[in-house]
Amino acid sequence: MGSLTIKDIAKMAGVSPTVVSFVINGKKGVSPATREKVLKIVEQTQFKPSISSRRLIMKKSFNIGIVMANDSSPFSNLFYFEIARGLLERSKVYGYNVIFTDIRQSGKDLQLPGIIENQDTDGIIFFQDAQSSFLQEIENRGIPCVVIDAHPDQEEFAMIKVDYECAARTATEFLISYGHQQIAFISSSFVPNFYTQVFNGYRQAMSHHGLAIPSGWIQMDAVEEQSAYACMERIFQSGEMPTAVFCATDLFAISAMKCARAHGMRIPEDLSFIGIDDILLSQYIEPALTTVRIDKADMGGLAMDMIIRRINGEKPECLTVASDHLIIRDSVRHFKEA
Amino acid sequence: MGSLTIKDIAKMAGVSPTVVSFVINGKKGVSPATREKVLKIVEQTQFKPSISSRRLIMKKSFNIGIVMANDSSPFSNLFYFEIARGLLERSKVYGYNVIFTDIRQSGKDLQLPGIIENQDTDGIIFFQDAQSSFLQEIENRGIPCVVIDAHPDQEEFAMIKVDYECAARTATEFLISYGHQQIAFISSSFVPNFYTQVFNGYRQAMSHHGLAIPSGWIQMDAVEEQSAYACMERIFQSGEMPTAVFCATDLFAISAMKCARAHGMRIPEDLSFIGIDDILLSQYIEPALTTVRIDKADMGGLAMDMIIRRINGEKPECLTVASDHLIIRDSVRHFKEA
DNA sequence: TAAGATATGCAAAACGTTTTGTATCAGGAA
DNA sequence: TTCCTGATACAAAACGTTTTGCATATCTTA
Repeated sequence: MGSLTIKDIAKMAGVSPTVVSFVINGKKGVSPATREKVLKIVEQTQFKPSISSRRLIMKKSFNIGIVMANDSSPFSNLFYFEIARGLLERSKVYGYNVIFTDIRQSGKDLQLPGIIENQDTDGIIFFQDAQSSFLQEIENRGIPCVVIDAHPDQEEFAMIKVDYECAARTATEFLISYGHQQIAFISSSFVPNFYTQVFNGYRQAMSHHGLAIPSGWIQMDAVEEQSAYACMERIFQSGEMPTAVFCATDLFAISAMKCARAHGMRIPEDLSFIGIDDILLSQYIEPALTTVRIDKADMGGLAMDMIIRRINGEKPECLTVASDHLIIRDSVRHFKEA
Repeated sequence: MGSLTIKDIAKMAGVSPTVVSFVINGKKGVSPATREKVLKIVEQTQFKPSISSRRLIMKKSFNIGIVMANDSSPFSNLFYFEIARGLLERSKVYGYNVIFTDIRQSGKDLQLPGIIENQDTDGIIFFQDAQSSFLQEIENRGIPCVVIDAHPDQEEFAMIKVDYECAARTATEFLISYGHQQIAFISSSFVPNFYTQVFNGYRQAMSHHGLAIPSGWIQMDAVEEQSAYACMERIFQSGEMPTAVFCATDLFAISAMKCARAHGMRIPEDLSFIGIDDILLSQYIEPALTTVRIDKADMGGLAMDMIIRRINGEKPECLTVASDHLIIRDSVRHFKEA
């Protein structure tokens, strides 16, 4: 209640508030003797300057806002919350608070989150693609943005990207290295650049090894789990059976596996599966899913670093994280061994 | 940048800042005519009062801190993740920010989170048990606390509790109703009150139906997944095989199922499993897990309501959420049917 | 009409910092 | 000495609200 103020400390130390402020913030212009004296009293009293006052006078909130779409499925959120963990960890280094919020769709256009309208954030990290106009509006207010896991239709903004083409190539190459030649493909075409990248990676690996892809094996209209199930169904109906299925996300793979099992297939003996992401879930299912890991916690830390740089006035930059880290579990049969 | 202030609005409306403040905050003492006039200008200019100023003058942060042990972060633990969602949702109603932080163990004693030392939070919600002395220290600073999913060794504080005894009874009764008589038990004894409750519920149901429990079927040293696996292993070695296993958490159940499968058991044909929690994962595994649902999002909302009440000066209260909601999936065999 | 009550409005203080501008003093160069 | 420079310290302004205390105008009641 009767909390100490900088004036109290000043009085105790027999100096002015200015000096105390300087000492606390490590600025120069105060003699070693007084510095020592003040420091001792600060130590004794456990004094911490009021952050509210600092916010007001410095016109900074010391908050970073995280905005995410509120319509995404629980598991895509889970993907993002792994990013959040890395982000939170790193935020402590900078002494910033992290505030989660989401975009509310009001009528036809988007509503700015409260923390932006209240000027309660120094920067925004987006967990998803955001409309360029929306980003621009926030940037126009002087609040820098960083977009995480974005797809490059908005080059002018600061972004943390994943090289999904590389991830897809890695996954496909792995299947081939295990002796697979008939490899089907399940993806979403919902996010244009994502699907282009993934498909390119897959196609490159296949053609590099001279492997054919019957058209029935290319299933691109998975949006959520149910549709990935349906994609797998269509592969069964295509007449030709693959020995492996490459799925653009782990969640797609998990659904497709369910379908395969419903058809009496054993995994991986009869049919192999590989995904991308390495979500928490993937190690728990049976068989545990082989996948290409996206280091989400790392992405979070990187995003934090980047938003701080932008707050400090640096230009937007674009970063791509590596995505070639195979996590080999039990869902892919090895033809060349045993 | 050159953001509008309440003085600007006052000037435009031809009134004093006081009036504008009154209008914005819906206080009485201003005539309908002026109110209308001011409101119009606020509307036109999209004016939002600076939250930093309000924080300073009102001595409130409009933040709620969430502290978790750093091993129970919602981002690593699915259970807490779901609570966090409910909490976030509800926080918007009250216009509070939610700030996640954790306890750092520095040396032998605990370090207060930064938001507390900086006086940057109006209340704290604890995920998981906290040391009473620690809670008391925070309360002493005038910051109210609410503990979520706590176990009643700290009755004097505000808490949201789960009736695990009821949940355990519900689960066990369900197994019995499906014709099971040999029911083993896997739990943790790590959190004393949790395990007491769960075990009591189990034992009550068993003895109520006159069912015996061989001592080899009571496995209480699961702490994490691996040890739940080991618990199951020990049940196999006990000589007598149960027809069903009741696990104190879904995660234990999932690990135990893995072990059972490694022993060539089919689930649920050869051995049935039931858990408590209904974490997201449980519906995705094969077979989908039958469990007793704890409504975690609801608990989050309740905790938010409670901390707001406490901030408004109300006395600590203790709330127990219902825990008898069976989610029947595919992991329990029905002996009495077909 | 007088006198009190009520409604409406404003000026100024307050919140606890950081920053700006100025004053004082010591030391060095001329 | 005198002048300049650099170091040290302080008083006061500033940040943008809410709150307090007071003034004026209007309404009621007798």
